[in-house]
Amino acid sequence: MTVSDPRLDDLPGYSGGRFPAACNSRTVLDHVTSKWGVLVLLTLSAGSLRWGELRRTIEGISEKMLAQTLRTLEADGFVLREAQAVIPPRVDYSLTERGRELADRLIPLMGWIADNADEIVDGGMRQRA
Amino acid sequence: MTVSDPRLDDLPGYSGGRFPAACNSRTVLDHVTSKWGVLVLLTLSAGSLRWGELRRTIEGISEKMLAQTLRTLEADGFVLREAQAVIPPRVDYSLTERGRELADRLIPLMGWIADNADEIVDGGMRQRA
DNA sequence: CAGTATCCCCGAGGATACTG
DNA sequence: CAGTATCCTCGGGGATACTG
Repeated sequence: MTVSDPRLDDLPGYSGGRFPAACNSRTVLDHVTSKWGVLVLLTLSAGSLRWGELRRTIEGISEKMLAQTLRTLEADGFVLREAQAVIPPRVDYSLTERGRELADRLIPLMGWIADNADEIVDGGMRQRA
Repeated sequence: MTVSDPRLDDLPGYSGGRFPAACNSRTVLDHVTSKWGVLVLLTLSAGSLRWGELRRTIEGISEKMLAQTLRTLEADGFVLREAQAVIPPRVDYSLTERGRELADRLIPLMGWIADNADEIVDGGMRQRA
């Protein structure tokens, strides 16, 4: 038995009376909201950046996770990787058109979070104290 | 040394030439983009729901993770928990005003993902084949 | 019905070393 | 510079049993 509240039916990703466990929406959502996905996409929304720039800009990310996140986002068609055959190597990362569309939805979200984060976290602190 | 690209300075959450590892924005972002955070918030955006309804609607979530996610979101002030002293117990969960503001940014994101997920995932399949 | 309490595992993710 | 390769840890998260 599933919830039959008609209001739910309007939700994106909602289908067949629930949020299905195995579906493409959930897969993409997991990629985007992976530990570093949002930050990488957000950073690239400012324009093309090199590997080392990304690494330094996103504080705390390891080389392994940067590589892994970039590969996933590239496979999903969000990120474009452009390697130049020079020495020392130079690789530039940027958003594809699809990536930009996604980032357009991420920026308002992150903007709101950045605006409200202090009150949210401090409020929790005050409650616990 | 940090990236000095002036375009980055406009990004929400960006500060002091980077996305700082320890900051309130990152904490809240992690809560929201936790494995089940987005789905719980999205589900509640349709209106007040009971524990069991949430559990059935969000397919695949365990009792432990539902409880944990709800507690975190409640502590952040996104979710309101209303318990009625009846037998059998009845507890309703809904979004606070703050939670609704957040959900307003989540819905366009999830909407875009739901609209494009098939192409994104199938495109990756085709590439790999 | 709405949760807690407990146990346990696996894999996300970090640290380090190495390479073209 | 831009990665890979390898090893290892830790805690996210699931399964199950139990309770007011």
